[in-house]
Amino acid sequence: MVLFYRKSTTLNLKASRLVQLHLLETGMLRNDILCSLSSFLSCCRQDFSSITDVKVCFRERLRSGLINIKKDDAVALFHSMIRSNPLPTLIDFSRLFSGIAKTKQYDLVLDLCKQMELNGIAHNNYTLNIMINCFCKSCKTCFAYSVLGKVMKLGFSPDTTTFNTLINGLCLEGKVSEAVGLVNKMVENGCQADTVTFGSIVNGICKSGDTSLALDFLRKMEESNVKADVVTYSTVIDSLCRDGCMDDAVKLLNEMERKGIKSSVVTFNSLVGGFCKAGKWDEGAKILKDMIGRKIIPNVVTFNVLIDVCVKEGKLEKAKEFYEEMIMRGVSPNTITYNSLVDGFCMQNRLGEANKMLDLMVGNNCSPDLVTFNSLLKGYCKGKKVDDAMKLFREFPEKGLVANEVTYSILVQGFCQFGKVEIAEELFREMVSCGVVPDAMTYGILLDGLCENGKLEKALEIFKDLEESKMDLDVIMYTIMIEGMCKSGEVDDAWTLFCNLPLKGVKANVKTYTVMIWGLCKKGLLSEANMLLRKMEEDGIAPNDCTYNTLVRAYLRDGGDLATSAKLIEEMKSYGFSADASTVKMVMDMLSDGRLEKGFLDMLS
DNA sequence: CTAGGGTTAG
Repeated sequence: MVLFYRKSTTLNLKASRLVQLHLLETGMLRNDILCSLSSFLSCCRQDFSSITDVKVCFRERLRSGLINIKKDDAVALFHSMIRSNPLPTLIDFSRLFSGIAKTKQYDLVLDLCKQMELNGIAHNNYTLNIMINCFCKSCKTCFAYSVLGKVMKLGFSPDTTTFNTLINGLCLEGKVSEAVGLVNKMVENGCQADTVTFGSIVNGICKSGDTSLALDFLRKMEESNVKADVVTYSTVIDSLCRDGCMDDAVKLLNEMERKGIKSSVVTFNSLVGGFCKAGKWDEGAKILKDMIGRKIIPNVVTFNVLIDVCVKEGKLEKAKEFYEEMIMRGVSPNTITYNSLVDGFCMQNRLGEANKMLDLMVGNNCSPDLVTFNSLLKGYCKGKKVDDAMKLFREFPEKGLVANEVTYSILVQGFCQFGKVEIAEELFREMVSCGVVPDAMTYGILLDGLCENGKLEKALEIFKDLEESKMDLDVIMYTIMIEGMCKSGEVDDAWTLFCNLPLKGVKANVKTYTVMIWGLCKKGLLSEANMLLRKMEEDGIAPNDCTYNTLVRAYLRDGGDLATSAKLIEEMKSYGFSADASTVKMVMDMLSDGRLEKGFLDMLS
């Protein structure tokens, strides 16, 4: 290959390309390495080549694929194109822009588009569509609309792709009804809505969480002359898997196949993930086998799903086995793979191994990102090493990382749990002044931390502001406040808030009821707490093991009402729950100082 | 040369 390059006649370049293809097909060289190599050789050639050869150089690059092109490389390529004479065609620029867009560097694409214009090269419909797509993917549909304006002003006609891109952008932003409105506009403009149009909308509906509406839409699509394809089916199948409706998901898969639409690796990834997340490991393994049987090759996402499920279940050894298997099968791990593994070690307080995994990650050319470092911060906080966490956090700028609301949440939570609530508050202020917008979860963590550290007044103040703001407060936030009030001994206020939840349009869940039951018990109002247990059942909320254990311990405490606790334990066992560690410890303590008789322990098991 | 589906963190 090097020899062919050295004497770069057209024939030799063709020969070199054949060698490259051979290397790729035989798997002797990875595509990204090959790209770098041919780019290097091309550059060497430039030293003694004419301007025509420079043109061949970038054409060659654009054709040989820009897979995973890095920023510096892309910028250099762009500049070599701008400098060449005659100028490259807009098709060449489109190829470059779309290659960069595939790596999700949308800002870079938009920046280069601007530079292209400044160099006197005018857009066409294609490059403008790419710009619209970049704005849409960055959730800036308003700017995408202004590009649409430019399309019209320049005398181009927006085509189906232009509208589909915008419709998808609106759906990504959650503006599904606006997207549907644009479908009408599209038809008015003489463009046909197609499978992609409806696919985007079905996806938008799924993302809004309304799977049954998405199913209705799919049916309507089928009735009209727009046939749904594997992408649209997979979208709905994925939603069903997320909802845990695995039977319906499999039914839809079969229906799709009956219609002659072949499932893909994406379809199966959703199903494998769905079964494993539902704890149905056997079914997960079965579907994985089914997938391989259908000659659908598991890819990096398949393994990432499997690894992540194992990590979440605490099955780190099994996760590592899948990691080994993916490498054995020639599937390259990516940043997400390592992020799951790093997170797994952090969650189990195995920080040394987490850092070793980080080294392995870097060694395998996967760049750690904000998610990686956020996991490490969480690990340090969990391991009570808040100082190490802070040190790592302060290294973010030099690593080129910009902390987000997750980063601050982890730190705020860490410092609150460590009893250093002032530092947590300081961090919260820093977050706001850095322009990071706290969301409901960030506030929840702060309020919980304040309550936990005896700062109920402060928490109430913030909570009042939040209630008056536009932020959507959910049941979790109210539960945190009810718990905070109970912890601070303000059980009456907690009860008032609890009773007012329906007025605020918030539905209490099992955690809310359990927290309120705990508060009532704390105040010694045991029969009221017991009544609340009955009330929650009436309200259609099933008590869980935590609810029962809370009440059982309350009745046991102070040598209290042993008969009622025994009755509650029997009831709890009949629902398949058992005494938790705290309850068992309490019983053991009471046995040892004689407040309980031996028989009580037998009842627990 | 452009458009729709799957994986990670609080």
